[in-house]
Amino acid sequence: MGCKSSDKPKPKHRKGLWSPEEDQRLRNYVLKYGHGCWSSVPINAGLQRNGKSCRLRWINYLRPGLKRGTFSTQEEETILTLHRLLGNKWSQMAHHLPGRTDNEIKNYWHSYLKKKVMKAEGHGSNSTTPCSSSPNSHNMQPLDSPIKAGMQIPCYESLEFLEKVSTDLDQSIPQMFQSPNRSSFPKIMFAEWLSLDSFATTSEADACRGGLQENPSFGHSFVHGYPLDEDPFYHNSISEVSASDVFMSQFKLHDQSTANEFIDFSSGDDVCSVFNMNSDIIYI
DNA sequence: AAAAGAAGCAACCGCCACGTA
DNA sequence: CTACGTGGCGGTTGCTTCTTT
Repeated sequence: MGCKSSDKPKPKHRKGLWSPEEDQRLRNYVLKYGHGCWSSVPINAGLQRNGKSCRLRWINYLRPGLKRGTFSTQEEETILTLHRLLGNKWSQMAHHLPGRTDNEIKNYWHSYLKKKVMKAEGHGSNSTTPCSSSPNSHNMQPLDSPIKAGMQIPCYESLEFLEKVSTDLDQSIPQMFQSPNRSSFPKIMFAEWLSLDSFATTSEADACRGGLQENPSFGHSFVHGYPLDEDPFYHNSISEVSASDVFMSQFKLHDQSTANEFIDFSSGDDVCSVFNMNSDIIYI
């Protein structure tokens, strides 16, 4: 791309975990101006990171519409099936799991699903397998496979399935916030200070402990990884809109593969104007 | 209560594809 | 055509947290 970031000399880039301040800077910047050329984002946002790091942080953590927490059984089955069809194409899988990132899916696979599959394989069966091919990622994509050749999955059964799971998941997204099951809540990790801060100072902490059914705003803020109170984005306009509307619209917008199906901006044109960003954030 | 091991997760690294000069 | 910059992706690492002993 003809994107001249900056002239040399190259600055020393920070590494490691992102601080709350860095997150804030990146989030504010991208929400305001969009990312455009990632290599220029850290410069303009006043971050000592490289563009790649910013991009990754945004995509995996700060991007609106992210759905964090335990994978549902439906999502799990989707991943298993997609893995059978696609192999280790995590980003493609992520397109069919709204609110999930490729990194998240990949981690989930390596830490849990892979073992589960291997165990099932060891017993010589896998009841959830619609196709009978091996789940082994290394041998499931022969050189002459359609995927390698840059084609869409030709199997109609597969396509139907993908459409189905995509639709199903889209409908099921808010369910994680309705589940009384504690295990379905996102686990608070060391890096989730933003949300924690907000819980600690508001009644939302109670919602966290007791369930989210009666506190949609909490679910909303949690999904975004930051509290409503702190974010100018919400102060400016989203707070004017029904939380659930925005919640839904963001998930609808998130999935590139199904973006065409969701042109209904029920939450109003605010969403377009407020989200002054491009490519993978808003698909219009 | 403390230590060791396992699991979960965020982020880095290296490679590749693509666009531009 | 070549070199370079950038975005994107998958593999891997290493830190943090949880669980077990």
